[in-house]
Amino acid sequence: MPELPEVEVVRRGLERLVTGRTIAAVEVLHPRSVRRHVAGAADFTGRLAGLRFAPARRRGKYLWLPLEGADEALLAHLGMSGQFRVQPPGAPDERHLRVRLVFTDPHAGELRFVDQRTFGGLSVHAQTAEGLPDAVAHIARDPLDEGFDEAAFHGALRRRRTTVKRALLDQSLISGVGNIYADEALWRSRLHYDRPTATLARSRTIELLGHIRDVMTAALAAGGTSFDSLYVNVNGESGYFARTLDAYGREDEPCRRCGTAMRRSAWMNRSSYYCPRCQRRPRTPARAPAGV
DNA sequence: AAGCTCTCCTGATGGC
DNA sequence: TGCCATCAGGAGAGCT
Repeated sequence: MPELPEVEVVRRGLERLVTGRTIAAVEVLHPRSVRRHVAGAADFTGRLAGLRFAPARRRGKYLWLPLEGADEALLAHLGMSGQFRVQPPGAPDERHLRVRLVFTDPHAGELRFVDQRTFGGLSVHAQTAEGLPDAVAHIARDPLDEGFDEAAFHGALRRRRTTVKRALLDQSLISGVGNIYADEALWRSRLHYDRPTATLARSRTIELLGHIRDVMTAALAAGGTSFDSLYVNVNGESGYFARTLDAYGREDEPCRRCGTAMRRSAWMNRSSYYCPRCQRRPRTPARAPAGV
């Protein structure tokens, strides 16, 4: 379940291990992993061969490796279970190995994309004038990006007719937040997930953003977080969660603030964890009589 | 036309 | 023991 901090850990690993490496050959072992490359697997491998990686970049949960001299980039999304591994040539294939990139330097090893559930994937895209792969143009800046515009974000929340957790997961409004850190930040902010965004005072939005940044920064400091063996950082080490969660996964356990049993609600085909006392469900305003 | 629901996928887990 | 249902969830297609 990689969110911004986990993806950033992977980005740093890629930056360290594959920057300046030249791609000799690419092997696609599962077509679904390159489905976002609409021209197909053969075009994907052909575009990469012979090119050199510039330092990895990231926006939200997307990361990419610009290709030197090509105005294109190798874009990656880890989805639910995607991993990058740098392995020595000849290391046994992982069970869920999907794409292999072999470098010209035999000492550089291979870059492998491993992904059990195949929600993630790789693709090659032209870079826009802003230096983003075109497929990422609709993704908002993330809250750790110094160009993130708090006033614009608050304005968007006020205009939207939606609820706060939906907005946090909408990558076109704010990127990098997933289900886990959304629940954590909402708990810290004492906000119920169904709170209409149009009712948020500016100070509440600013406070919420502060908690999002705190949660993400702490996770990043812990080296990325994970709950199961699916997430492994670029070296193949398990990025196990080093700090405790306050909300996510704590159904029936006492709220760390008030002791009330935490609850889990089915929400958007997933779960929301919250404290029913600290995070009161907003009153649903009576609808105006119809037909007036 | 913005907002919401559905669907993709695999492995672990639990109930009967 | 074996079989089936359920759950995990990012993101985009598609519907209203």
